[in-house]
Amino acid sequence: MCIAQGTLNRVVPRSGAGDPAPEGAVRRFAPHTPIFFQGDLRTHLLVIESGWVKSYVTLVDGQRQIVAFSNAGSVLGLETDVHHASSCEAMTDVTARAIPVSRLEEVCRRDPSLALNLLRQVGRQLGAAQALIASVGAQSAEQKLATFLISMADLSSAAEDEAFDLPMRRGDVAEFLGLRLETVSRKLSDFQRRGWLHMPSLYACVILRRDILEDLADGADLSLRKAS
Amino acid sequence: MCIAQGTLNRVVPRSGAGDPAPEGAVRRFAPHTPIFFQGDLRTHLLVIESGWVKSYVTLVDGQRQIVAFSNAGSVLGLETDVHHASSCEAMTDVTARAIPVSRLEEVCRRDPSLALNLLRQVGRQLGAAQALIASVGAQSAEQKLATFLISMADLSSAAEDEAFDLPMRRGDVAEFLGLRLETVSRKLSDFQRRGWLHMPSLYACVILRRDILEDLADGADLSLRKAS
DNA sequence: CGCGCGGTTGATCAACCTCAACCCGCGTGG
DNA sequence: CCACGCGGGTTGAGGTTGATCAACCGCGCG
Repeated sequence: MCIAQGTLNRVVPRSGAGDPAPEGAVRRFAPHTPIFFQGDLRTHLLVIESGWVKSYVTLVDGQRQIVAFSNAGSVLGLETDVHHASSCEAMTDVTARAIPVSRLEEVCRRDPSLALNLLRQVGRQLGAAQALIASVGAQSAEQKLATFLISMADLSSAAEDEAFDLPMRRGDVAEFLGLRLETVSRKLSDFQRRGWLHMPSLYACVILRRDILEDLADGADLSLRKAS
Repeated sequence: MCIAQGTLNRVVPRSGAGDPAPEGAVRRFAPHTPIFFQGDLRTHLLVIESGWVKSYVTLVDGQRQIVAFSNAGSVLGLETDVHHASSCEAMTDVTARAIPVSRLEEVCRRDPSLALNLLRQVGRQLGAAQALIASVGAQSAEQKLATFLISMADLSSAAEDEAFDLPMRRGDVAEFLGLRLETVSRKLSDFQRRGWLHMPSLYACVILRRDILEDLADGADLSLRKAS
């Protein structure tokens, strides 16, 4: 695999040192509620404990680009100084721990392993961001979708050939991959028509031919490949 | 500006605490020499002290995507665990300090301000990566180029209406922005023809109409705007 | 002199976008 | 109960942007 670690933020396995963020108050967010907006003062870091969050940037001409889908373990708010550079919104029920930035330095000095955990986690997020750059910048629509679906499948705990969750709308996928939602819809239909995929509902997905999707993500030209 | 902090990694101002990486041996690299390759074991972190570095990912089908241009202050090697997820190459003469990953934990525990500096720096790099995602995913070719030129100009120490350095080839710009080099060449010619830009040499650039380039980067439709 | 590298320019083409119609499920209110 | 609107999704026709392929330029160098 070229895009070595996938385009999505992932859980960092619990280290022996324990919870990466024992500090801070727990906050809860309902689906589709904003967590903060681009331009807001950055008062807290948020360490996600459960649920899915999307982070996005909106250009002044109204175009939006999702820069990350994040789940448990990811840290929100490290990518900037005083104002948030992106907006964040809960996609599912979300719980997160808040660390006031005013106390970040103190807390890290007192507990160096927290600092190390944050560092490892944000490093991971940087890796995911770079993988997304590669996907968005260098892949075709079909390749992007294949890469994305494989990432989502790997991330989920569902077994091979079991349905996994796609907790985002078509438009979100499009804004994540730098496509239009019509293109996403079309290509998903194509994949199903060709028998590589089955979507029992709008937000659930089974990969039937992972081999083919992987070849596609890696750049094989499957234009001649027949259905099923 | 929407892409708040630009698409490029920037120098972090020296904090009172002093050099972000007083540890480690200095290493030097000549222009166009590789620093490490995608897949290599990650033995060291590198903190750039001077010069420009490009980090890129190559897909198995040979496509390449530059994921970052980095200069002094940036940290290389935090975005992954055991193997490097991208390749790095010196674009100019480069000096950098190497921190063995085996000693990272120990060093950070002994010197929490180093950990905090690394954290702030990698956060910045994450911000730059997200800005690049937004540019590559949501902007047209002209917008990408305008955004890029403004970022480079801001980054350089050159005064307004003075020439600044473009230390990369056309093809590098293209691989950074997710375009083909022909497109970059064409659009740069367009910009000059229209009088927004002057390039005294292949690797130097003067912005003549920053206002227009900014409007363009922000999504204004200048298709009707006449030359000069 | 000839060659290779980096860049520019032109002609053609296709991937993806745009705009629009339409479907379906659902909640609301007459 | 049904009509209606709305949000989200799918599908189709046609247009545009940027990719592709190819020729050509200028320069440095063996």
